[in-house]
Amino acid sequence: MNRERRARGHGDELREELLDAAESLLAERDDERQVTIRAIVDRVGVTPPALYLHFANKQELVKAVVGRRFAALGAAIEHAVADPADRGEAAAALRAGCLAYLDWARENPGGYAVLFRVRRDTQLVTTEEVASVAFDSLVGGIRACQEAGVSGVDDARATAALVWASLHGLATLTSLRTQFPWPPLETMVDDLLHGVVGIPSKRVQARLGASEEQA
Amino acid sequence: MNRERRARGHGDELREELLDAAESLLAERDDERQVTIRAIVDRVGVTPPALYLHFANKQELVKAVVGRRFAALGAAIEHAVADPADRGEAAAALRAGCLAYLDWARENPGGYAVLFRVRRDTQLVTTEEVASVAFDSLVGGIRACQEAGVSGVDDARATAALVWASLHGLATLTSLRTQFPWPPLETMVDDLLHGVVGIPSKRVQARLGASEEQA
DNA sequence: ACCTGAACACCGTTCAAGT
DNA sequence: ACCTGAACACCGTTCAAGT
Repeated sequence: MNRERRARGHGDELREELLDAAESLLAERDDERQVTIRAIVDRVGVTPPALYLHFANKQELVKAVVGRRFAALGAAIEHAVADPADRGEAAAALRAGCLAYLDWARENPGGYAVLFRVRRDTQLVTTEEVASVAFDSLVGGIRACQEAGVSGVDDARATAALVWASLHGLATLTSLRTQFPWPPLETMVDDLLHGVVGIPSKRVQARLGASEEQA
Repeated sequence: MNRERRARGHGDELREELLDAAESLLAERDDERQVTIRAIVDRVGVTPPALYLHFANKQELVKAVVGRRFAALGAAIEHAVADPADRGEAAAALRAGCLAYLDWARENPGGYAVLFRVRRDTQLVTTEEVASVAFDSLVGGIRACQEAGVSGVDDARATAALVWASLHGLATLTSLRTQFPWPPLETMVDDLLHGVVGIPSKRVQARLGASEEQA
């Protein structure tokens, strides 16, 4: 079968093209099984064996995509956190970072899922490392709250672990069970950070104010 | 090829045998892709088409297994909750239920993962229903804490949603990233229920006691 | 050096045929 | 009524061969 668009460049830009194709395919049909090697190479206009010149197997290809997405996640968090942190508002920065995490997960359901669907045993140091970037920024956000005196937590890393797990659960469950009557994400993040990290919650303060007025 | 063990009974016990085989295969190799139709029927001693007499396709088979596991999860929670609830200790019952959820997830990593790996669009009412059984018992546990006066939360359902998401995140992340230095599950559940639901935490109380002694 | 054509062993699923 | 044998269209992957 003759391909309409033959491979043009003899550089290793093919590698990037394959990653682009895999990433966009993953975004469209967010089932990992639908993202087949033949679909990827078809989109680029090349035959299956050409892919194996750049990736050892499908898993390596997926891992490269995961690496890209983690980098994008890190950038999104950094961007969201920057402004409030510059103004010295540690709690607002932490909150913004958490919401950025959830927003990003919601906008890339297939991409987010694949980040953690990687098999246990074949998990790579690479993935661990990029994951820890997002985690470290969470630890940093909590430490900043401690230093600003708005968090009464003692172990920032242990608290960050719990917050991360909760965020991860929110990210996966809300995108997976869309029928469920979820409260707004902002509310849940607010309640979580208030309860677990101990930062002041505008929502709780507003409720207390209202009940005092009633009394 | 002659099968060693030919199909014996002409009942629909074959259906149960297939479910058993699929469930045990899922427990051994906890990758859903490894649980192939041919592996399942091989274990039972039957040919692939025989499976389609009892299940429309592989997804229906997986869904039936999911239903079984959810039932087992519900039973585990009920059992863990029963004793403390009988003694009127609402907070202890809630805590026991959450820990039972996490224990069960840890003991059945493949089984737990498959519960939520079901595709968004093909998700069935059945799965939603059995899932809501576990969720309703969480709502009930929180309501009991409200009535016992050990929780200052106003909306039990909204709180339960956040707790459920957090538990789900803990269940998946701790089993997926085993290298990560997780705090003990008991500690995290304690912190979560203390912070989000507002029930008293033995750990926090102990820490406060210790710091008072130091002062 | 980079890519293709053709094949391999697998997969889920179907269908005619056997008892 | 229940199961098998053989085939279908797919999949990931490999290998010899082309330029």
